[in-house]
Amino acid sequence: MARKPALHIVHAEAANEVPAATTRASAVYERLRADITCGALSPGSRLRVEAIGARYGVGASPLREALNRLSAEGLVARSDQRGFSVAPLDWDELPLLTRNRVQLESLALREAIEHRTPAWEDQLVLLVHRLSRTPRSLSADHYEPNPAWEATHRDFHRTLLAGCPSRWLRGFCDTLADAAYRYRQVAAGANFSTRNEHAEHVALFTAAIDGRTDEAVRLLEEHYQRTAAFVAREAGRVGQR
Amino acid sequence: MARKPALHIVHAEAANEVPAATTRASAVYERLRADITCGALSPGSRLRVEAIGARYGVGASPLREALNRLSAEGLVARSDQRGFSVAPLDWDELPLLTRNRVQLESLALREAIEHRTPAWEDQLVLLVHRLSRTPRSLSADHYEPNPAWEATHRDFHRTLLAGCPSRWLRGFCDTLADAAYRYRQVAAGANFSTRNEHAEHVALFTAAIDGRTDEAVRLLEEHYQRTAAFVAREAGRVGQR
DNA sequence: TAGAGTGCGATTGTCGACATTCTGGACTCC
DNA sequence: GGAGTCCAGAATGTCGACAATCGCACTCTA
Repeated sequence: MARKPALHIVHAEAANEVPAATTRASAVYERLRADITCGALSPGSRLRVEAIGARYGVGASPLREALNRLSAEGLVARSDQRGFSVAPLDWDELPLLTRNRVQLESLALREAIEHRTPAWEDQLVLLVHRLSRTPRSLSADHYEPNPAWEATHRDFHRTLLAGCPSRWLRGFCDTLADAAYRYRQVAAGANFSTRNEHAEHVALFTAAIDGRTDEAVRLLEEHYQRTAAFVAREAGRVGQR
Repeated sequence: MARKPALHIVHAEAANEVPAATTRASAVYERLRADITCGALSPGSRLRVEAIGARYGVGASPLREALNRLSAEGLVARSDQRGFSVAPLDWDELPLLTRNRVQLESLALREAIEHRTPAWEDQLVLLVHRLSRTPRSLSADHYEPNPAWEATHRDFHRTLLAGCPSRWLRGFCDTLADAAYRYRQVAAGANFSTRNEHAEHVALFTAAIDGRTDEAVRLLEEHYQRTAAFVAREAGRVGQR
């Protein structure tokens, strides 16, 4: 649950500093998590310990630990005596997921705005700036995900909620964000989003640091609903993969 | 996260049928979870794999798997290279926890009531009946937790939310319920609660199956706030342990 | 030909041993 | 006297091998 503890960690990640996992289990946990969320490991595919262990160059014990942690997080499915597999994506669940995300992040955002501090505003300013300077796609012709943008984008949304005093709520929002991100990654790739995402981020950011709580919550909801609609449309186009 | 999948599982647990873990890791996971939530393992105490392994009669590997799952759930704290320990209880967090519980369970309860079915009502009728027939304490003189009552009570609250279509929300509510339960267990034991808990349960149950959503949510909030107040008072009395 | 029973191969789950890392205490130095 | 350093003991993390279990294909029977 409470995966990443505090605010300075977010900052460290924003600077693309690898968490430097001290143990192999943690290292392979990070890599597996990344590969699952970014879609490199397709949903539903089985995770045979031997094969995956060879792929990442670790033994069975650390790999098993990582898989167990991920299974408790909901990113991998575990079945006693039947091993692990990447948690499947159920496209019928996307509207519900979006709805839950809006509900929980609204709660968190309200509290974050209520507890806002200058340091928090500074962080957001920084991230919005970076977001404006980082290209959405690595290629100009077709859409090719830019890891730097993805990381900054994630940091932006997490930092928005960082002021929420409840570590539970923050953790739940993280979990939902990871789940939603997987849908987005699978659905993306077909073509660019035509809407102006950055404008939405700026508007949300401005409302948040100005303390216009209700407006910020409304913008957050619209932001997520638009993304969900786009993802659902793309998913339908490619046959729900 | 989504720990227990579906409704019939709840029923199975209600009948006190042990989940019959097929693997040692799962078995020790269940036992550890029970011992942590009921307070047999005191918060903050270290969990040395060797000692705990000897206590439960399992090797290091299954135990480590169980500990990893529990750490992802927040019941166990894990520190790379420094082992595991029972997640500590921070009494300052209790009000926040209660608040989050009310917030999330209100969302879930609204949806559960909206999607109510005859089968759901039957389940609740059954559980309320059982709750009325099961003594709160095993002893009449002093308070001695009755495992049967605890299990039924838990089932009652879980079943209340079982109709909520979001497995995420249900999972989050479970997590918070486990966390709250730990506070309750540590604080209890001093003396009986003087309030009429069963009346609260009946009122909540009645409002729920009658579809009086707002009233049910209000009763749920009062129920939790009263419990939290009682627990906090008891905790203060015993010096915050 | 459909269905149930059976055996083999593959995979998971578990154990014991070893390398690595941390903790606590005594020691030394300023 | 206090702070920093180092060392021994203990605990953790990892590896390789073994046993238990499952899925699948094959066979046999009605």
